[in-house]
Amino acid sequence: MNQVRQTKRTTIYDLAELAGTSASAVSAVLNGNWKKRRISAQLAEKIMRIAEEQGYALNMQASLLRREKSHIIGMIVPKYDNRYFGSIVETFEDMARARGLFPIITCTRRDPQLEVEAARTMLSYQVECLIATGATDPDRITEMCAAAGVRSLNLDLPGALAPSVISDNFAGARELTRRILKNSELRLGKMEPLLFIGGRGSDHNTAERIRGFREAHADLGVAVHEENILACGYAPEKAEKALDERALGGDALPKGMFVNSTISLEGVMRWIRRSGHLDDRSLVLGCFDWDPFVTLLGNGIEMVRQDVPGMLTKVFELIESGANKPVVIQVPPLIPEAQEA
Amino acid sequence: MNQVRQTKRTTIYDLAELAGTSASAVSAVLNGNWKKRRISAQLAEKIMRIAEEQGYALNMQASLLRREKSHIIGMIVPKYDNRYFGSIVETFEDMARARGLFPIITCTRRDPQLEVEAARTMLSYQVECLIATGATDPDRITEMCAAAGVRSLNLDLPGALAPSVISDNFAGARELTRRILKNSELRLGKMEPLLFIGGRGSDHNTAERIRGFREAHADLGVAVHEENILACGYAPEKAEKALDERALGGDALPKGMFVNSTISLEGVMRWIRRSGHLDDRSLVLGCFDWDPFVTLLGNGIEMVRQDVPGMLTKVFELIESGANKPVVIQVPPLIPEAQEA
DNA sequence: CAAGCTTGCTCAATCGATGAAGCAAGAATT
DNA sequence: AATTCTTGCTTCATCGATTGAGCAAGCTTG
Repeated sequence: MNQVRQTKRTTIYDLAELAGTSASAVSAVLNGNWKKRRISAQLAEKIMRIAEEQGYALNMQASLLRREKSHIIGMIVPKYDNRYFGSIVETFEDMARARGLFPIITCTRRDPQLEVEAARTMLSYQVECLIATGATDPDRITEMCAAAGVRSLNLDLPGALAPSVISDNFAGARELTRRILKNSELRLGKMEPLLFIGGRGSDHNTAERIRGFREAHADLGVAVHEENILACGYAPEKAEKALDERALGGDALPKGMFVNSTISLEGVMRWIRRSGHLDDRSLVLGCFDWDPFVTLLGNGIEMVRQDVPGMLTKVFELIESGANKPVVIQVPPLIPEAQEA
Repeated sequence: MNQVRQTKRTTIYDLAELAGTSASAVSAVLNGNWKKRRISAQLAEKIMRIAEEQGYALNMQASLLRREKSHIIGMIVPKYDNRYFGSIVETFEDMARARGLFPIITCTRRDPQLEVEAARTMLSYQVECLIATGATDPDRITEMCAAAGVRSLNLDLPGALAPSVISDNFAGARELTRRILKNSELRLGKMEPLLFIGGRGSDHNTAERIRGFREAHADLGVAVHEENILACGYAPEKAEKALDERALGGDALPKGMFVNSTISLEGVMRWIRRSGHLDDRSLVLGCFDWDPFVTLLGNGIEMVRQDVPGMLTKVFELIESGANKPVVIQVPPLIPEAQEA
């Protein structure tokens, strides 16, 4: 029934026996501080050779149980379905490894229950630090971590109890709005108020972006229409539905739109396509987030690209500095060269 | 200097002392088999209450060290920068959790060295099973796992030593090619041989896709031009460069193209845009892989969407069946409704 | 009422790696 | 020759959770 399968994995005791030495000598050699423990180079070499031959792999659980620090760093992330989070995860893994940490990441699908469970599991794995990315309830996670004596940080969405690293949503949105308005003027000959679509009105980032959106309108002397702010959620279907409803609502939809994420942009583009505006070059769009294909959509869509390496650099600086105060660090997003129309 | 920080994490011994009972009773209660161990409901409730109050979190390292099975399942994945791998990772996490397993995932950036290191680390964490997704050297990983008595599986790219679950690349590519050729006929009035671009000639998937590409041409009586097969790698820049070189190569580029991944498609679209073909509706494209924005690119680009849930279902079936033989299971990809031009 | 059963716990060994403390043999110093 | 130092190991307790074995008290049965 079963294939050939080693009954037991090789341990330092097996290696000690094979080398005719003690387990502690083996341990010292394999974890690299054999010089400190005064093991002869000869024995060290022998042990390393035997370990190699036997395909020995450390039992991390045993090692971690004994050691004081786990060197494990955890991250929870809402989704893997867009470039922003994908790049956060990839960069995080890289930077963690470069610092000798072992990253573990889990996706919580914007589900508060899952977030809490994931955090508890990470604590069980003795993470030294937990990064809550885009968490729906970051403070809950901070509290859990604090109770276990583990430090935590917020990324993308801020919390009140732990340090947070987020994009400068206000400035980014203001600049993006300004650009969309300027494009409107250029392409349509006039500056009309834009539609804001996507995101959750309750989340900090969306609120700040709406603030930037208003400010840019005010700066350019354009009135913002209240019914044109549709914080309908992130999912594409929600954006699509919100546009349907807004379109039924009487007066014509604005030609210019500020779309609050690439995910929402999917819904917006679907709506545009469905409602026959696909070739309507008079649509002037901007998106708070970046995706390579959006550039190629060819409607001259402006994008704001959040500075993922910059944000994670700040995250690791905070970790290394040991700071615990609930500051909010805002990282300016990158705004690529203006798109041609 | 230091913030208030709990010196020590709460253990079952602390809880035992608080409850006036033994550590083994606490352990039995908290891991749920207190009925089996004949602990009274009264004591169980008391212990659970105290554990709650103290914010107790299990030390997984200690627990795993003692137990026979870790319930950890590992996956290595090349990148997080496209929908295919993003969806693999998200679905994998979900399905693993649904089976009571703890998923750990790491990204190896198509770097053989990193793959090996990641595999070794996962073995140290006592994974029960390791899934090598799109690995450059899957057999190397299988060997490492076998030496540790750990089962392994290949996903996306097959290996010779462990069971593999992959897309039916041949059938998918044949159907995609057929569709592109039909679209050519429809839009250009004639069926001209296509250009194949992207992927590595050395990888199994690319080879199979090229085979399907040829077969579809043969079926429709179109000759394939050898210099039109550009397996130039996956990165966008490589596709862009390959097109540049091919364009210099004398005769005109084909109007129809089979692009071997969304990542390569980025490069192709960039090239198209740069070379002024962006509004050229005579271009007829197809892409082996799916991205929501590609639909919206509006050139009627055909896509093949790999059946990620189907593939992972097979993966878990293999795991549960305990099969170890190096079979290759091919999962038919999904081909969405034909795109309008 | 003695023997046996049930209930509800506790004891102690164990998982594998680590590192402080200790020990034996040889080298160096007085 | 006696003392101290150095080298190169080994011994053993430990990390926290798990679990087989065991034990005491109460209950049942003949």
